[in-house]
Amino acid sequence: MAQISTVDGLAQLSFLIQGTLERRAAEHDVSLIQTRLLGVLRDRRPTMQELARLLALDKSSVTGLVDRAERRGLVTRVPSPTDRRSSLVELTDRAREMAAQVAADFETDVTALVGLLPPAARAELTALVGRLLIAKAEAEGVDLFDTV
Amino acid sequence: MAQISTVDGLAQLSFLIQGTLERRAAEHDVSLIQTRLLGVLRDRRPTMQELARLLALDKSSVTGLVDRAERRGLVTRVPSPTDRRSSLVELTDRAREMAAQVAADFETDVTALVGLLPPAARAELTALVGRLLIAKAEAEGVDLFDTV
DNA sequence: CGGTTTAGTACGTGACACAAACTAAGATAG
DNA sequence: CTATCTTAGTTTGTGTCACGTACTAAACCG
Repeated sequence: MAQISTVDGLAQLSFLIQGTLERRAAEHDVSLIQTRLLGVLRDRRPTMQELARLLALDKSSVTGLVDRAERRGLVTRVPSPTDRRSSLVELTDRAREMAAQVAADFETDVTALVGLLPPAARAELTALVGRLLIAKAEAEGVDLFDTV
Repeated sequence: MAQISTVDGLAQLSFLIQGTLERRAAEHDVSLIQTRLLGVLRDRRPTMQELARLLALDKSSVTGLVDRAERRGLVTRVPSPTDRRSSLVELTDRAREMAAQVAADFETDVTALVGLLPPAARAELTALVGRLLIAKAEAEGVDLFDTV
């Protein structure tokens, strides 16, 4: 079999991982972006605009995203105590449970995937991916945050 | 800084890679899925249903996807010589050039990303990702294919 | 105050994905 | 050879998602 290039390999791996997450999310009737929203909200209670930055979306997109999530009882808008124009978005208990379940299911899949490698290689991969992400975050001066 | 788990690391990395590809594709006014379509067609001339399998989409979704791509002059439907119900989808020359350009741009970004690691670590990462994908393909009896 | 910026929403448009119903053509059984 | 079944693909209708533009209301600033 031909050698897989770095670029093709990472591209294929990313499609694989995303597909896995998407399938697991779909089992709970949520989309990838809704899952990302829940993931971001697990340890935050941001304003709409902070959410837009975190998800790299236009603020008008976030309005719709949060509307749909709120309609499904996944998030609530809480008026900001300091700025009457602003609302804080927070998870409902139900969504918190669901996010945890999706994350656990996803973890099962990823664990199985990397379990195809022998333990030493697996540990090496984890370490390298971690190093790469840290290097990237430092290069950009950007915080890492949970995505799932 | 806290250690990044395998699952979180791979999830974050996949979002990073996908975001990179999406931005590069957007520079050429194509979406991620359109780019994937072009990538799949680079070395294939599949039927609609084969395309549905390759992209893991419903056949009715593929109709729309190919419709939009055809309207933009990116692909053409060629009648199958052996089955009058069926058409083969193929890239136009223009789309082939564009796909190559997007792939090249994407490669620049990914190369820069992994360039944050020292050469030995970079080579190790590439090798591990390759091993993982091959192991996955073998475990599923599925062909690897170009995604970009 | 008046003018400007900021937070968020409303509206219109287009891409995308699916399911269900449909048409046409190929395959198969009798 | 027809009657039936299956397969390939499209059509139609619904919902999600993302964006840009225009708008309202509140905050800020001089």
